[in-house]
Amino acid sequence: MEASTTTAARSARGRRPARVSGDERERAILATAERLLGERSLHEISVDDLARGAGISRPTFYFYFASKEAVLLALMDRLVAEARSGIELGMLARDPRGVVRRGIASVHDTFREHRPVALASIDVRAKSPAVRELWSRVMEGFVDESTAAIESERARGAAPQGVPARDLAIALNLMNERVFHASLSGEAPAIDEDAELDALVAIWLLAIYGTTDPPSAVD
Amino acid sequence: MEASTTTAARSARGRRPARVSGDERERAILATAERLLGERSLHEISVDDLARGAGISRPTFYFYFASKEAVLLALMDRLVAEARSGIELGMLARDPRGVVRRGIASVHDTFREHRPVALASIDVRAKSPAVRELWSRVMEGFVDESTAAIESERARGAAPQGVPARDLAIALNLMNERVFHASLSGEAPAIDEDAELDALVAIWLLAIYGTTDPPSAVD
DNA sequence: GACGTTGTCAACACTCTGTCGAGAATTCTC
DNA sequence: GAGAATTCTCGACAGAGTGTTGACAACGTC
Repeated sequence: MEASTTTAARSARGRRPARVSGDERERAILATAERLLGERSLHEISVDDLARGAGISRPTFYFYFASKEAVLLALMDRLVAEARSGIELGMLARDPRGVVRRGIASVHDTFREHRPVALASIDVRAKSPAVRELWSRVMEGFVDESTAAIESERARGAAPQGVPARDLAIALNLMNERVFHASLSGEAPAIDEDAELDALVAIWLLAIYGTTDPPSAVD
Repeated sequence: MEASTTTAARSARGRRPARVSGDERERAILATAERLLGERSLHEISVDDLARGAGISRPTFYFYFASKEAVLLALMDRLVAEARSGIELGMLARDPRGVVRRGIASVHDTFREHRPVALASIDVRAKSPAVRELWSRVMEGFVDESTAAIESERARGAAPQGVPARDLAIALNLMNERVFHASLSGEAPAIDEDAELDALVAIWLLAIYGTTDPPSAVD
């Protein structure tokens, strides 16, 4: 796979480099990691597997990445960028139900699309401080946005006071993460993929508004 | 396959304790593991650490446990037994708010009391199928009870229809697990220990009843 | 006082990680 | 286009862990 031969757009001299370029090697490692993560956990993948998959020796692997966790981190960067993109909680008042649904669906879809990476990111958190920190930052971002949205809905009178907005936001976001992880990993008590979205949206709306049919702003 | 799989190399009771009995050694290993888990993760604890802590050599450790995961499994047995004991969802109709609160508080307290074990149990899930399965069974138990309670409240007319009871139960229980884990591990977005209970109880009540002040049965 | 059971450990075989240093390939500089 | 600088590559090493083997000691039992 990633048979290397073509299209580096590298040499204008028409001479094919006898050696594959560094960028290509790096990409090959990333691709190998993603492929292998679809089959087994990072814990069951050795640096040697990654190196061989990319057509290099183990020591050479270390020229590109400090560890296999570093590879996952690089893979996570992409995932994170994509997951963020679907959130637009600023518009919450306009169509609460729709905005909540689309926001949750966006993360849901992104995770589904990159299942191996999403799963590994969560699983490796326990072992790798760097992964833990990156994930932490991402969750923090989601929580901040959710908190602001809840507060604004309360200010507008559409949502009742109650649990501190930030606590509510944390619990709901952590719930999503855990529910996604459960269904993605196929573990024991998990919600069916098709029902997942409905359940999460309903809980968010009930927890924030006290009803699954909150009033939209009549501008 | 549900009998004590935890102590791999153990055999029949009835043996009279000798000088330094096997049971004592086993307890010493367990105690060492619990102590060490208060300082670092299972991943950072070697079998040698466990053996030395219990005053035996590494090979001897394997006489008592098949691996360090097996030690955690034994520790989990206690935790699980205790966590289960505080739940009495059968009485939900009598005092919804109080029962939910006491149920969540019970698990919360148990986890706090055995923080190292609770934390390790969740963290090691990713690596150890046996731990994953045990945890799975426990969650399944919580979910079954919650589902039955929700359905009974709906039948009684105290809780509205909506999301399938089981899906609701799964999401809420997974939320609790994740929120507890976050605050226990001191990770980034987490609810303050003192506010945790209020937040979770409120979300449970809102998700099930649509209000934080559900009606109790007026027998 | 032999006998099986329980308990013990030195030594071994193995897997995996991460590093070092010597050198090959490619690009830069004049 | 020769040499220097940079980028890349890997054989060989040093360690940390894991789990197993086989010999052997202590003890209760008959």
